Amino acid sequence: MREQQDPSLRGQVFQKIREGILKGQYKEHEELREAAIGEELGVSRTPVREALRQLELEGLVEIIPNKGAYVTGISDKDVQDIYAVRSMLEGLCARWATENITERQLARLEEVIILSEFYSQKLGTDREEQVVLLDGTFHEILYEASNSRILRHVLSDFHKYAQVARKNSLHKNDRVEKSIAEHKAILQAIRDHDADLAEQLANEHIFHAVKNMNIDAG
Amino acid sequence: MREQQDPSLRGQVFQKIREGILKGQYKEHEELREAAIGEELGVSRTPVREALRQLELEGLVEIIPNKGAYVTGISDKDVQDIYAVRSMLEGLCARWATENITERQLARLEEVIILSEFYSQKLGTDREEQVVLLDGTFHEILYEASNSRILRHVLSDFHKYAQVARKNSLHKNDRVEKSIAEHKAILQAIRDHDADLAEQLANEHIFHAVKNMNIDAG
DNA sequence: TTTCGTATAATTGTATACGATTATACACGT
DNA sequence: ACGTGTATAATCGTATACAATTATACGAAA
Repeated sequence: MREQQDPSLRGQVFQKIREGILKGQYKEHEELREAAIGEELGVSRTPVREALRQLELEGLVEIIPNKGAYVTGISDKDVQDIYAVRSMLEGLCARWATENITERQLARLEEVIILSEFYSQKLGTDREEQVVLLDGTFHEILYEASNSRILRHVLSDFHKYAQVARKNSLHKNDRVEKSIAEHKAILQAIRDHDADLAEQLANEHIFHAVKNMNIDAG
Repeated sequence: MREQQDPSLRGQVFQKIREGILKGQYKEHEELREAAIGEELGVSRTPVREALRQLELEGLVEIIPNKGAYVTGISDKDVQDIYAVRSMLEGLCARWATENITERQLARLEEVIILSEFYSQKLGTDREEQVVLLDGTFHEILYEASNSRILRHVLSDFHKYAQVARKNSLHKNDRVEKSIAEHKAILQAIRDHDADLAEQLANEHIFHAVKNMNIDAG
């Protein structure tokens, strides 16, 4: 999340390698040599090392001491698991958000929904990209509203993981419209201070997302 | 988890700083200067830098680019939140473990329980330490048995966090005995292939732990 | 006195150099 | 031919050197 705007070389290298893994450029079990990557990106080994170690903590890379760094790869089962866990946590997040959300955050959520509807009706190449971005924003606001540093931390982590899955099976059919409708329902439940409903809806929201993926995959 | 046996300087420094934060040696918002720490531990800045960046990913340190590394600290609310999230995930873990556990893992769980009972009846300074260690082992086996790399990853992360809380309010009253009894109940539910019950028990197990903490704190 | 700007110092970011560890190749003996 | 041991090369781990950035001190002007 923060790395997006990290101007340091380490941050840039981190992004590059990450992208490379997610896009399949670096394949599973492939060895990532510090010197080679550094040379390719025109930087020294130092920022590469630091980037690799951060990627390890994110689970995208496995580092064997004194041996090397290897691409971990994410299986279909991993993706399923990610969504199962996220489903629970997003539910909990919605519950806490219901109890702690501010007027300002409510307004921002509404804004995001309105913008989502606008972009979803537009055509063009940036349509999907915009909607995905707004989807991310919607959830980020909820994370913030939960008022829990911890929950926000772990959900942001998963959000990163989830990007992998998104790249693959993204917004087919009328999933976009349905997703927005679900966002609206969640927002309404939060407005009504109905924590139970908000939790359930957020739960199902993620569940539907993964279900949609299954259809694509199968 | 792995860092425990990482013989590299980076791993050692990581441990040292981590311990320093958890024990309150480094206080909240305190600046962690690379050179100072390196000098204190008799190493250069390089491993210190890498350790600090790993600690950032764990949430114990905040790094502001070109400024410095600062101790994040964990509030009482954070601890509460950690246990709330862990409670859910341990429940999910127990459910999946019920579906995937092997005979070997079942046997190991039983071993751990027997050993726990043995040490809990002993007196001495290492009593608590041993029991805590075995508690960790019990849960680690469950994480493994869940057969989910993802769940294991996130739960291990939280386990690290949870250590903070343990240092403070640990095993008062008869919590040790009750905890072991709960472990036994979870194991039995898994043996019976009763995923619902296993999930519920694991859930409550964490809930009881945090409840016990509250009593201590209040 | 306050405020601003500049010079200086301190600290982080990156590059490079060197030592330690591991992988590879090849010769040797069986 | 096969396995083993040693020498060589490749790679990682750490230390050090230098550049970039940020903090601090101090003085001049309002």
